[in-house]
Amino acid sequence: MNTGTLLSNISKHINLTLKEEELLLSKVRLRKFLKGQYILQGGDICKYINFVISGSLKSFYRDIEGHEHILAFAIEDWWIGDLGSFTTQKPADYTVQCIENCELAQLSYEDLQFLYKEIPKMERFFRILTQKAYVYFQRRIIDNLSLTAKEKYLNFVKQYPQFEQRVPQYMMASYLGFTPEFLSKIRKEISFKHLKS
Amino acid sequence: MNTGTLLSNISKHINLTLKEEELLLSKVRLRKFLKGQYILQGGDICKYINFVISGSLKSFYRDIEGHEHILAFAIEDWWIGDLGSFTTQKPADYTVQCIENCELAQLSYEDLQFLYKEIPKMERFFRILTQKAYVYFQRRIIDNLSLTAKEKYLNFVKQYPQFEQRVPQYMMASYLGFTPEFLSKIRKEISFKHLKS
DNA sequence: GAGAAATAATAAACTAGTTTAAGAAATCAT
DNA sequence: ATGATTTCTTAAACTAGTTTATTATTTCTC
Repeated sequence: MNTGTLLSNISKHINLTLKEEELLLSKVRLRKFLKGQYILQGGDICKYINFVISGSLKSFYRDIEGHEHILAFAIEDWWIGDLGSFTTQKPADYTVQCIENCELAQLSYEDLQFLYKEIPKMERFFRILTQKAYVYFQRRIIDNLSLTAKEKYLNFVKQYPQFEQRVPQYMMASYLGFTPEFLSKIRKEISFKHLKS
Repeated sequence: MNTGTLLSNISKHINLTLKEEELLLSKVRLRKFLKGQYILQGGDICKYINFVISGSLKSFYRDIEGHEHILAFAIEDWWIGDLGSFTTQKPADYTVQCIENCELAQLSYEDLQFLYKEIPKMERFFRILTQKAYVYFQRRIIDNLSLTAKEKYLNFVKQYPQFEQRVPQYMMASYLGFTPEFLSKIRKEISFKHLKS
């Protein structure tokens, strides 16, 4: 499995020496998962933060009636997990599951604490990562508040064209906050407009 | 103005020596603002991250039609600003405005970078702060996806009972993502149920 | 403390989004 | 390849939430 993408992902924000890279990689756990497999089950403690080498995943909340509400997707070069559970080591609110077969680079909580001590720059890296995720979720709340359903959909496919190909529509509907039937209706309207112009 | 709340807020996550506290306070800018005053205007660069000593504020996104969409409220012992703009020093997406008269402790971007160097623990503090905010926004997305309007409202007043007293209803409606008229309707229904039981 | 301005309530007509149900298309397993 | 399962589409009836307009209430200002 290729750890190059992990190192280049980290080097976007901090510079590691060769020694530091080696130390980091010595702590990384490389694992393969099959489509449909659970990486984390809601209620369990999130032991690993996951970097996606290949494949795609979703994190979701399962409500009292058992319905899934998708919080995020992840593909190559993204991180995924329940950061709240990971940092507090308390039971997770969210479940993480593979949409496609996946190769992940996992860092355990203990190993990350060790790395924070040995390579303090890593703390900076995860601060920046968290900040970016924070900004993204803030934006999503605003989009939810200010856009129409059609705009939300167009906004999503424009921003994440990769997902449209790889993620089933009913999952996109869940992520966007509407029923699959309604998403289908929206897509129909859009394609009609396209034909006219 | 009392900087005690600021220090005790920080001491929730990291321990500062007296010297470090002094250094921090020497960089803090204490300022008073009147109800209605803008702390940050969307489009400007967020120069300060703000700790609320007293008063209340809102941060919101103003859409193309000029409508406000409230992202967050802040009262005593909370931090507020446009973290995305602050950390990147690029134009802000959001506007921050006082709901009541406010006393704020402000830290400028430059001073915070200086403090990160002099007191590396501060980096840890802001990482934890960001992580908490991140978890909060994640939760808000899930609540938006999984709760009914009535549940969203009850959830909000239960979680933030302080706000119900101090924030006008039309702002709460904006925060929750519905019209003031609809919030009024919901409140009426709930009070009827209350009378019956 | 009176008048003006801002906020909140009510209600009727409307629209966006859901539900239910059925059939079509795509994907999966053998 | 074929049947079975999963995903997607369509449409009609329905419900949640908005719009518009009017009145009541509270808060601000002088």
